[in-house]
Amino acid sequence: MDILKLENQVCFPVYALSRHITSLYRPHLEKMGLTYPQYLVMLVLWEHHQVTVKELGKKLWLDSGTLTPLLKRLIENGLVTKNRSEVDERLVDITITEKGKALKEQALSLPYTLIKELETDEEQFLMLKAQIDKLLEVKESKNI
Amino acid sequence: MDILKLENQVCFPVYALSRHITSLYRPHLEKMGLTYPQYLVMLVLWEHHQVTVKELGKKLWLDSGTLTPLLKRLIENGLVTKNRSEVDERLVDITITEKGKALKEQALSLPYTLIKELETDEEQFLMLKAQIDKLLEVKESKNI
DNA sequence: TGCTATTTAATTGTGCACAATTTAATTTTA
DNA sequence: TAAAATTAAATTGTGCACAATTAAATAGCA
Repeated sequence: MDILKLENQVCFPVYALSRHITSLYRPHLEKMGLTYPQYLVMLVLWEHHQVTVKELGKKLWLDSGTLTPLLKRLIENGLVTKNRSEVDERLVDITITEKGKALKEQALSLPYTLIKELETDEEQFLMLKAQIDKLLEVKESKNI
Repeated sequence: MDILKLENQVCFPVYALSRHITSLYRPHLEKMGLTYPQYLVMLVLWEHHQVTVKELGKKLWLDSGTLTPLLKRLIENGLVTKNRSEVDERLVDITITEKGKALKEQALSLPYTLIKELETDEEQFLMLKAQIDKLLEVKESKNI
């Protein structure tokens, strides 16, 4: 087997699937005025209400070079606000606004829509998640 | 279960794994003067020697907006050449150079290195590939 | 044959990703 | 406690991705 043949690659399908999923999300997120990475930030904020940029970066594995301009756009759209932490002025708190909270309603159906559009089922999807999570555990454990 | 919790997402791990894999490739590819998407183009050319931009786009699921500037950089690095097809002048042929072919030697060990760095084994890796390929089949079938 | 529709790349503009550096705040330690 | 080290976010610069538009070539058809 030629290990350098594109069809024998494993990393390429992961890369292709990631972009494919993003493209399936795009038309739905567009209606909400969000990009996929912005949606991930909103997922965190729907769950936690307020987080620091550092915590966001840890959860999403993104650095300030990506997050700072992304958050700037969320602020411009009125979905979040930004304040230097009073406890530690190195930290920046990101807080969800009422407008940001309201978006959650529209997002609730998204996961089901995506499973349907990928023409898969929840069981297969969860198996895939388990396999990928296992691969990511190694990285996670090295990041503590 | 809160389907909008980050930890319950399936699409996020795919996105995270894709970026993680790219970051594992990066230091190795850097020695070869390649980025990960450029490496994918080289994979195709190591296999096929000459392809059109259209064929590249179909294989890698990328459009000319991505490929044109990427190929420009491969040309500048002397790895490929570019010529309008004589048969159909809408098409552009990309041909690998001797310098480009020579790079293949350095790339041969990459897949094994990656499996090792992901701390997984070939069997688990192939299972993951099978699952992802299945999800991508749907898209593939719609693209014919 | 000539006109219309389609196809292919290139171009333009927006938004990530991420390396490397900078600035400011806090922690550690001599 | 003052200097050095570390940490967090912002900044700068490069390279994807991709939507939308443009320009040129070819195909299809009346």
